[in-house]
Amino acid sequence: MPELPEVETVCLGLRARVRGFTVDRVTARRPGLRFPFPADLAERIAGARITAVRRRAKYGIIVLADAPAVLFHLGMSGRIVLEPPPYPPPGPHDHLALELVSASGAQLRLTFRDPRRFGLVDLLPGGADAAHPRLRELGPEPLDITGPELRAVLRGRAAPIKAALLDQRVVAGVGNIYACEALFRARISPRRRAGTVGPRRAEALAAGLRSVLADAIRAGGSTLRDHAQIGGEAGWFQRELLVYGRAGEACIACARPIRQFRQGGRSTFHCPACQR
DNA sequence: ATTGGTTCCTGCTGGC
DNA sequence: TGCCAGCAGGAACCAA
Repeated sequence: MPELPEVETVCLGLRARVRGFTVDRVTARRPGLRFPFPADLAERIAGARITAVRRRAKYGIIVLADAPAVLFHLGMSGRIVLEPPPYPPPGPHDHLALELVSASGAQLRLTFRDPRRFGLVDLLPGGADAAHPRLRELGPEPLDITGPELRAVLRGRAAPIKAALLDQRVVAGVGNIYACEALFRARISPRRRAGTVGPRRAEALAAGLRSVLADAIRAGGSTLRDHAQIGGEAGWFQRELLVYGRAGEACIACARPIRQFRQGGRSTFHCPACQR
């Protein structure tokens, strides 16, 4: 499940390998994913040179010179596969491919693969985040959020803090796994009303978010089912998860069992003794 | 306005 | 051992 660290890992891998390459050919094998691909996708980016790859929340952005940027979201099961020739035939879930060529003639094929098709590929005209409705509404990046910033976006909210962290308009890029982990690191109950997080807890939660996300990026993300780095390598942060997926196991702090319950249709993992 | 519930989709898992 | 129901979840959408 790609969250911020997984998308960051993918973007770092892409940046290192495709910057300077030119889009040679665009092949869509279906009309779209969650949303239709732009009708004129191929015409608008063909021939354009990749100048940068960046991330906003869980979105990746491939920046092109003199063309709209390519915006992508990996949804639940999406991954990006980058491979040199000879290109194997596309698999059943390889929905879109960009064939790239460098100035020296090197070739790479960039494939959007997404079995569950919760992902998205769109264009970002002008390259400015505000130009896209899905980016415009996003909250602050949690990777470098401060306690006061976090407290400000949580203020007045009656929803449980866990639900608030998953709301991309509150904080952008946190998903179910890292929400659980950050709350555990901060020793805050997932049931606590967001608005009751005061300065001390906000400081702890901001630190929990920053540290868990940075640690996960360092480990190449978490590979539970679907995530892979560019080139197919797994991420390893799932080994360092302290509560997510560990129902019944001993809490590392107090040795009492980690509990699981459903919150807004999502599984929440926590230690009822440590988290208040 | 905010919040909670439902839906999309396929692959994996667990219980029989 | 094999089958299949149920679960996994990001976020748009809808209803309250």
